[in-house]
Amino acid sequence: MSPRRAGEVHQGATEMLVLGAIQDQPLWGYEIQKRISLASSGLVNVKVATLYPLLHHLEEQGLVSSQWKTVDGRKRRMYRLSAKGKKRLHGCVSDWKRLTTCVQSLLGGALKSPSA
Amino acid sequence: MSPRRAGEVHQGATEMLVLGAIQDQPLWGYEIQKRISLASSGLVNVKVATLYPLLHHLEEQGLVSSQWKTVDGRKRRMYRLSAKGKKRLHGCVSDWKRLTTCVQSLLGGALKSPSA
DNA sequence: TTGTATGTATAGAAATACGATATATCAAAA
DNA sequence: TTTTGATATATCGTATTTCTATACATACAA
Repeated sequence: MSPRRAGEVHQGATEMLVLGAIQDQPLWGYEIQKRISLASSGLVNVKVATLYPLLHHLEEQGLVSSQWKTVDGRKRRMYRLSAKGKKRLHGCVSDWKRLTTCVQSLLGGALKSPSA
Repeated sequence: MSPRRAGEVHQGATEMLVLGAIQDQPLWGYEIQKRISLASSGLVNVKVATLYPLLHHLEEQGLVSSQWKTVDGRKRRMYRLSAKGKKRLHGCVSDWKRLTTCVQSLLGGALKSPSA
């Protein structure tokens, strides 16, 4: 029943990015995908076969809620972050920070450009 | 034959941490585990069932080389980072940076303490 | 009408990580 | 001396995460 496993290292970065993308406003899958891609200059690309099942799973857990809407002549399934989802996002961010700390501590040197 | 998949998001953080741990000197599994734990104040714990198969896999790929040694009355399998491994580490760090950029761009607000 | 972008979806497979368990050695305590 | 705890490596079976490939439908522009 625990949210995620205890010692996991990869920290569900995708989940965090998806939850983060809708923290300020509801969005639909395709737009979430594009925003993540844009935010990383096209270098982080969440695949649809990752994204849609993940959104369904997040909804099952009550972290997001969805609603079909037609906007600009387009049918879209809009996802909104729930209160529970906000808590989860904060948890993800907390995990992310500790992982970042660990990476910086272990890779201090390698974190600079590998030009030398 | 490509090193890792193209758009992956979780970025093999464990692999990066393990390679990073031996970038300055050869180490053995148990010590690598402890250093990662220490570097994260005990919050990131790579399990042995993750670590040893990963080390074997890294060696199969030629990213590390190993050698049994007896030090301080202890038999240890020492792992050393190869030239190929150094390149891979730089690649991991590069991926990590782009993920960090993406996270900061998408989660700017949420990255501050969730006190409010 | 034909292609391109938008939009959601899943089957099957690969990669990643873990819980539990096993084995063995060394040092110190009981 | 036996037993306990830390050190040290290993793997089976499983759960989770993510991907490739494919599918289908709509809107718009060439």
